[in-house]
Amino acid sequence: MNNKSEETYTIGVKEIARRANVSIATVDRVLHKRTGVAEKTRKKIEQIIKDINYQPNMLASRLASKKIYELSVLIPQVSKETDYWEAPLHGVQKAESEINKYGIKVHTYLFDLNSKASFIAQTDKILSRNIDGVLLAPSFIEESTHFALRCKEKKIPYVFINSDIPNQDSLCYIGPDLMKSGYLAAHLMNYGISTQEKVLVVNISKEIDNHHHLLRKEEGFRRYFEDHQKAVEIVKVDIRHTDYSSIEKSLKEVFSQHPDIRAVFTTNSRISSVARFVEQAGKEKLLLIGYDFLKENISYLKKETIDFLICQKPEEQAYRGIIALYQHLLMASAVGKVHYMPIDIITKENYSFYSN
Amino acid sequence: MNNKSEETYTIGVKEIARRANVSIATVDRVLHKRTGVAEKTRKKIEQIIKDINYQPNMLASRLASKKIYELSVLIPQVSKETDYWEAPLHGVQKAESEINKYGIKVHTYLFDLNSKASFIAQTDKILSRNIDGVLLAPSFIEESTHFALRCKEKKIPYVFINSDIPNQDSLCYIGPDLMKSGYLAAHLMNYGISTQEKVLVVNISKEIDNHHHLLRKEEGFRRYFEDHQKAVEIVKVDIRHTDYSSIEKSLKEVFSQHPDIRAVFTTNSRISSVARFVEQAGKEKLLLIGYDFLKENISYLKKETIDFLICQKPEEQAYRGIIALYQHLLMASAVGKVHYMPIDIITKENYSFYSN
DNA sequence: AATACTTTCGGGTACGTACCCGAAAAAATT
DNA sequence: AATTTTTTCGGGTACGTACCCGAAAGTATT
Repeated sequence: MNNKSEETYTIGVKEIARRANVSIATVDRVLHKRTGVAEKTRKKIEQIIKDINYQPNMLASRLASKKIYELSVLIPQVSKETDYWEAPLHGVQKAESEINKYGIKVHTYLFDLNSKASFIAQTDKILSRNIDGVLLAPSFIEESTHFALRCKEKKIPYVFINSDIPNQDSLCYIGPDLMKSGYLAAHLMNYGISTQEKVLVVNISKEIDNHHHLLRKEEGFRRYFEDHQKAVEIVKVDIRHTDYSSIEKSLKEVFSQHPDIRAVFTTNSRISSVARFVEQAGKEKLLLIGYDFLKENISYLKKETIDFLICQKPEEQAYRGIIALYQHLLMASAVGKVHYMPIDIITKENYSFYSN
Repeated sequence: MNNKSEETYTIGVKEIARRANVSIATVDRVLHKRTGVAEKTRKKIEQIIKDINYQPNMLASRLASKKIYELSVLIPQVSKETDYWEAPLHGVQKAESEINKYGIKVHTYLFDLNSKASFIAQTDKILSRNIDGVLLAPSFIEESTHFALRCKEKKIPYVFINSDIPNQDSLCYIGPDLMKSGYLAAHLMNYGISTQEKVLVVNISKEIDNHHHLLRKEEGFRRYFEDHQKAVEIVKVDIRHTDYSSIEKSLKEVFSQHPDIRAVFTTNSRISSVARFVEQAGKEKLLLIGYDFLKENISYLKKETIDFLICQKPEEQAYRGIIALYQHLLMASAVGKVHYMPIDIITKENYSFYSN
């Protein structure tokens, strides 16, 4: 219907070659900083390129090039304790299947959330390969920062998902606003309790560093009550083991000390363990708020043991992370620094409509 | 370095042609539902296409095709009253200059925020052309809904920016969470006032329909105080004229009736008019909160007449809207339904670091 | 059965860039 | 001055798809 040639006269290597009175191949050599061009011609061509502000046609470039961009994904493995990371994995796979035909290849590396060592081992493995981009869940702050630095040195772009480490020159962060989600949790909780009542914050995570992200949620949670001068007593417990019996033990202790706790905020998906405990302990109804759309959590949501789940589209996070890298590498198109995901509130009533 | 052919054997029209024992051209005819193919061969080819789940290579397709995708942008014109829409316009232009070489063309249509008629006239103009996608600021609810319906009929994807009309089957919405931003405004205000004090909400907009979006901010604003059981008295004034003298008149009236107002929340960028009034009236310091990074607003921010501006990256909204359409049309890649922009708080201290 | 017309199809070129291969030119070595 | 070596460069093909043009096959008309 429309004819391109009528409209825009696209200016490409051919035109540059014509103006410089050389062949396309020579222009190409200059563009790719390859050797085999006399200094004089190089200068001349570079000047023309600058003059006309040449922008390569990425479509043609990708089509002709045999180069394959290799992306690495580093996220926690799915464990028996939580299958949260299944969703991001799906997002990665979905993105890959969409773009692999354009010369993108994704390698997935999994680490154990309970082991910094496994994280480090995987980063080493990634860096030993020749990689063009990284998608990363920076669960361990220090190690991730170090990894990011090494990537920066090698000029490898990296994207954070799920939790952010600000000011790390990442290409972007795609995920929740942790503070806000904690704040929201408090807000929800506030509907169910009255002043002077006791609430419990539970952080469950083996590695202390990993804890840091949970703390940001906790911070938001506390901030809410401060902001609203609500005299709520917040009891807090850190549980450093993720197996149920350890959790049970810790919770038993807390509740014996504070039998008047009325609500529990669990800063990650381990809320199901808390729910299990609450059920088994046969306690009166507590208000439970936690994270993530996991089968086990949903089952407790159905039974109304859990009241709210906060969820932030884990699948889409990873999907968009990969796409962002693709965009960046192939289209050289600017990518927004931060992509906060909507903070979704899942209840018994709406869970069946939720899509990750 | 890497060689594609080693790895993935891409399966394309050529392979289909080989299997069907026809030429590439015939396969192409089937793919594009063109005429000139015997029913029998068509069936056969369609079967093969389905069997191998053929996915066309968009890069090659776009490169070879002469088709130009025409996008229309419909946003308010920059008026003497507010230059807010300059930023989105820049975003559009930036996006266009990035992707025009891939066969995307953008036509910008501007309407008068004070005239529904102008909006309708422009939508008609847009629909009379053969358009492949629309970026739209749905300032007038009813008219926009109607326009969206007509686009849907024609299977033209459309993206909302700046304000959303949910459940309208838009490709996506990119912009602020209006309610939350009002909520935030209340939150900020809450720091500066004590209980029992009076605050003023000002909606300034000629067209009542346009008002609707302002109301969502107001709703968020009120919600905050409800949520926190703050006994704040909220006075409200709707101003249906955007010239300063009308605003002045209305405000004078309000303040004479309520001389004890301590803070003002203006639900859009017209906050500068309020600031001007406050200065001229020589009132004691009021807490002023409004919207948008405009020159005039900033000047009042510097003088501390305005305390906070809430801003949501108007340029990036439009930029990302265009890119989303491009993605959708060319890459057939899924686009997230909602892209909420960060809610940025601009103060005297940080405004110089802000980027739209 | 010859002609005209319609339908069906394939060859081939183009899109803009990447990159191979070999030729020409320049420089270095005899 | 003849040669080898090195540097510089251009022709040409490929990427996967779109689409033009003309040929072959089929159908209708005399």
